[in-house]
Amino acid sequence: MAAAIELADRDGVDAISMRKLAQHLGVEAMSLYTHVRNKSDLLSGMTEAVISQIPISIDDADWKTSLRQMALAARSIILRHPWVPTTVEMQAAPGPAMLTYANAVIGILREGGFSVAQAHHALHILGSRVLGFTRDLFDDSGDLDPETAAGLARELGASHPYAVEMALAVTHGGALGRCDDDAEFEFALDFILDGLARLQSS
Amino acid sequence: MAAAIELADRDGVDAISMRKLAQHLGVEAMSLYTHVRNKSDLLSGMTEAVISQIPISIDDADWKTSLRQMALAARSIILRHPWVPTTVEMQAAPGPAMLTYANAVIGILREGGFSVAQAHHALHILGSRVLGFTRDLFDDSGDLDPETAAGLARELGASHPYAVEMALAVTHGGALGRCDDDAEFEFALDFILDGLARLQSS
DNA sequence: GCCTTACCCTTACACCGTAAGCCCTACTCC
DNA sequence: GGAGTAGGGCTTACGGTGTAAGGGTAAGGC
Repeated sequence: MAAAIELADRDGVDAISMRKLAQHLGVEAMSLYTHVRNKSDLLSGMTEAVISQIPISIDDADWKTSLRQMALAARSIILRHPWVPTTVEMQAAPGPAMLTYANAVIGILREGGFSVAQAHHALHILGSRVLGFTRDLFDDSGDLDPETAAGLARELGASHPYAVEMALAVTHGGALGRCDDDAEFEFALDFILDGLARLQSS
Repeated sequence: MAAAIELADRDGVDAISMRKLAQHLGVEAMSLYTHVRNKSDLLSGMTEAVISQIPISIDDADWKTSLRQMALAARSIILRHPWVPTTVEMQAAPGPAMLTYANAVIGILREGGFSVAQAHHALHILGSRVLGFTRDLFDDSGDLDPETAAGLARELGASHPYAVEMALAVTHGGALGRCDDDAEFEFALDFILDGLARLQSS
């Protein structure tokens, strides 16, 4: 299992095949089937192993700070295993580790004064983003050099002015500096947490 | 292309292979390569074809209602092609249709008075969820029958009380009725749009 | 000593994406 | 009308995949 995680970290999750993993372990492919039922069983095992590393905050702080630190912890772990979002999405039913994690999140909300219905909504909203299990749809943190940027701007500027404006602003050297993923994540997180606070108090 | 989309709608995107698609068209597998460079080229073509169906709202309504109706339109289309989120995530660079869509969203925000920086944040927040390109992390709309529900509750109740409480509430016959995906989506959408409005006015 | 259990191996099958190369049809241009 | 050409289709083949079936072998319990 650990070997599989290491291999996925290094070569990406697509590179994981029974034969490759077996070779990595100095073993034949079919031998893996004594420890694992399927390939999908293998993947879900890997996923669970990573998720179970996320620390469940148990100090009785504010629900908001608890949730915040949990989300950041989840993200920091997942950043070390970039393939996890992919495998999480492939799973049909949540495994024990995932369940424990979800239970902790719901628990923080309930103890923080949210009703079941509110917590349910909150879970859906936090859903993908805050729990950290999501890739950004638009990866705009790329650092394209000025000349290709200029070329793109000339090409697309007429048809997609707004997109180009933003892309240029985000590009290194643009008005906003380059897009900082961490800062962006925290911004979105606080955005949602503040919204939840308002939802609760209304 | 249309045939591929139809096949994916029916059998799921995993069922799409060059040979299957070719057979579906009464043709040999390799013939497809005259129309398509790769399999991933095929998939991105399918994705683009679907995304380009999303109507870009051009009436000059409120930014909020514009965004709202665009998101709902996107969702309604994607509900008819459940495999799209998967293929969108597989794409490295956004194609023209995706770019047009993003440009429209950014345009609505900018015209609505958002600064570039604000619009950038908003895009990240709207990101996966609102644009509709996301599967729910926890699919709790399943309708499990009472006895298995009771069994689960007994089994997990001790270790995951909060999760069980919510699951029971959401299950058919529970306090909340069954989880209505559409309502949940709209709730999250309005939640975010309201947050954006506040972000703008502050 | 024996038997169970746990691990590993070999072989084989059906399927996948796709590189290389050939063939035929249909259209264009003189 | 005849020639040239390009484009769609076909066949074959290669190296990869997940995994079903079945056989071997060493350690631990009686």
